[in-house]
Amino acid sequence: MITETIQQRFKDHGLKNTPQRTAIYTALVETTSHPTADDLYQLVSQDYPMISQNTVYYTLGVLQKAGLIREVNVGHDRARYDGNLSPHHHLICTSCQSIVDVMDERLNELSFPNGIPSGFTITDYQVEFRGYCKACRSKTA
Amino acid sequence: MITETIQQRFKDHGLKNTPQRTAIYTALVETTSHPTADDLYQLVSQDYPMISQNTVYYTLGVLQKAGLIREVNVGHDRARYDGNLSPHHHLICTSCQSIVDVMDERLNELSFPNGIPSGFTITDYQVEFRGYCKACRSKTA
DNA sequence: TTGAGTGCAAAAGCTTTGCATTCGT
DNA sequence: ACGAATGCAAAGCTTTTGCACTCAA
Repeated sequence: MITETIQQRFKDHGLKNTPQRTAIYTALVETTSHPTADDLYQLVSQDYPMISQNTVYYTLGVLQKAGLIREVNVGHDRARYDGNLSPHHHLICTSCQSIVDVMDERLNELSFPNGIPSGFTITDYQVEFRGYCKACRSKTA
Repeated sequence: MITETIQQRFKDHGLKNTPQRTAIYTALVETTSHPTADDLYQLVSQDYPMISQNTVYYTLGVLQKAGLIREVNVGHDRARYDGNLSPHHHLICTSCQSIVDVMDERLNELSFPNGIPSGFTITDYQVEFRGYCKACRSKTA
């Protein structure tokens, strides 16, 4: 990702352009591992040793409100973040909690369901597949 | 739900039959509101004022491991529980976090996706619809 | 009788809040 | 210069853990 693009995106959403913010967002866009806030804190700390956890949490909140990133829920324990905004779904290993992107186009064309309460407006949806990854399956076997 | 059925289910899974456990499970099966652990604690406390939060958490863990209940994730904040085991999906209000069951049969017949990592075994999936319920929509409007 | 289940309390873990300082615009 | 963003610390909230007692089987 080109830095100028990021700076433009921040500008478009009225967000100030700080090194920490750029680092956090860049890390999130460049990975597919769906890191936690602490994962990002550890990662960005390598380049910005003075960064605080607060900044990471605050920044993630701001980016989420701006619609630049999304939160993925795999359990109630801690939040996982996703910088990939293109429509996609997730495959989650029940054992190690790893999240893999599922890009199957057919899943983006589901029709809205029957029998929903009147007045409820659906904005989007996501399919969450559950199972066991190769590594975890061989451990158990 | 008939109490005898519950006692049989507990027995089948090697779970002891206590009043607290029965109360928690019954409450969960009889509601469609997908309550939190604390919601259940408050509810069951009405009949069993001495019940501890620990018992609620412990019991929910046991029931989940036994496969009698499921956890629903709507955010990273706290866990929501579902006593309805028949295959269904969820509709979540982004504003008030309420969860509504979606029983559309067509959603139970999705084919497994393309492009998943080799060795990954899918066990099940769920579709999570997001939107705004009637009440929250009129508040914003 | 025996150990799973319960209750009380303390601890742990993730996230939020308060506040003074810094820095982008 | 103004206010958003940052950093440090403390507080908050949900969940887990430790431990002794109780009760279902």
